[in-house]
Amino acid sequence: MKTPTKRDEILQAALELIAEHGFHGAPMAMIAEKAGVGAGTIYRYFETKDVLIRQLFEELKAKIMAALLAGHPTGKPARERFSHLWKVLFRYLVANPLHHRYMEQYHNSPYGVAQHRDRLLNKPDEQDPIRSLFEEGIEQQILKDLPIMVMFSLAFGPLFGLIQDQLNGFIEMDDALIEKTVGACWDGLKR
Amino acid sequence: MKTPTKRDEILQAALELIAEHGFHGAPMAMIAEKAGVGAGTIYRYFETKDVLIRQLFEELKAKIMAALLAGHPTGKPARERFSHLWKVLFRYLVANPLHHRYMEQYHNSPYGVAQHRDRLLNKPDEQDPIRSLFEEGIEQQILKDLPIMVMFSLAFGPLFGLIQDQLNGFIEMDDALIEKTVGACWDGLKR
DNA sequence: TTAAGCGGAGCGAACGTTCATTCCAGACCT
DNA sequence: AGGTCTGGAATGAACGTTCGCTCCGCTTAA
Repeated sequence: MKTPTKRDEILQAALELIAEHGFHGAPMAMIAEKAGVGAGTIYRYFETKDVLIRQLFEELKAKIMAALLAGHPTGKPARERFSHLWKVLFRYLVANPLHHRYMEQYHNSPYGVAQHRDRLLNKPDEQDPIRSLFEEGIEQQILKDLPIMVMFSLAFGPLFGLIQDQLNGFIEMDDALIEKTVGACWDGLKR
Repeated sequence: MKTPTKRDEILQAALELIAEHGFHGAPMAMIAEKAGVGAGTIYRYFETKDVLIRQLFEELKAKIMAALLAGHPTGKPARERFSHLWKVLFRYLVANPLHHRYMEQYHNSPYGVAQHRDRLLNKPDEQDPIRSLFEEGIEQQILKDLPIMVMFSLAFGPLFGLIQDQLNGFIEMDDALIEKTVGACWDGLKR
């Protein structure tokens, strides 16, 4: 890691402020101050606040996807791949609470719906290990025959809720409990 | 239903605007206009915008809890009670999309965290059919022995995700699919 | 080798807009 | 009449964005 560029400093400051205080608790002036740049400088890198928010989302999404893909046991049984994906995602979000909180904020907002709509109606993301896991599993009759979207909610709905609880300090998920929880999610999915 | 009081009109207008456009897309002036009252009138009923937002949350929470309690098959087997709770909640939120969207907004916001913290640290809500269902089920070894909070996420995490998808028009959950999905959630929970 | 010129990055005061909240003149009861 | 309630203009604070200036590294000319 070299010295971050000003663009990076701005994105990082925006991430911290928005994740912690919401879109409205993060005025451009405050982002600028935290990033150590002038207010006008932000506009050299991002046309508007909206663009800044959207680009930050794209960067975080890419990082998360990279984490999911790294070390993915392609070719191994579905159960094992599922367990890996779930645990990697869980650990990533716990290790990067700001990422989680930002994504969460983004999702419940005008931005999020358009985003989600595009994700579904456009090409199905060539490299999506989750989707292909579900499709294979259904085809091989390992998994229940439910719409992909239902499968996704069954598998990861609990995850997002638990991340939130853990970040808020309401529960401490150790490795054993994570393992049991992955198992429970799988029980919901499997035929 | 009598003619609604001004207070009710204000709450209803706030619900519609906030659910649809977020906290920031719902200026007091707009709420006043939609409610058919003067801007100043709102302040006769609610000290600040924050108070209005919080009281609206409390009202919605009470309505949802009432729906959960109505017709609840107390004394029937855990599996049946679970199915009832899940379906009632699902149908309620689909039938009242504004309620769902408002609650969702509220939860991911400074308000939400404090709320959640209180809910846990204070008294456990004497009349909570969900919590008691889980506690009994675990004791009778019908359910997996997991923390209540994990049980809750396993059971209702998928529900909230699916509601969102349904409200956004990404999926259409008919009765058969709802039934299958409740079954899948139960499979995750049961021992 | 130096000096002048150039251009783009950076800054932050200033602008116009939007918002929550206040205030008070009138309307509406009793 | 006296008291309470109502509406919406007025207020002041906060925000996103703009703009003209400064600064600095590089090129060019002598």
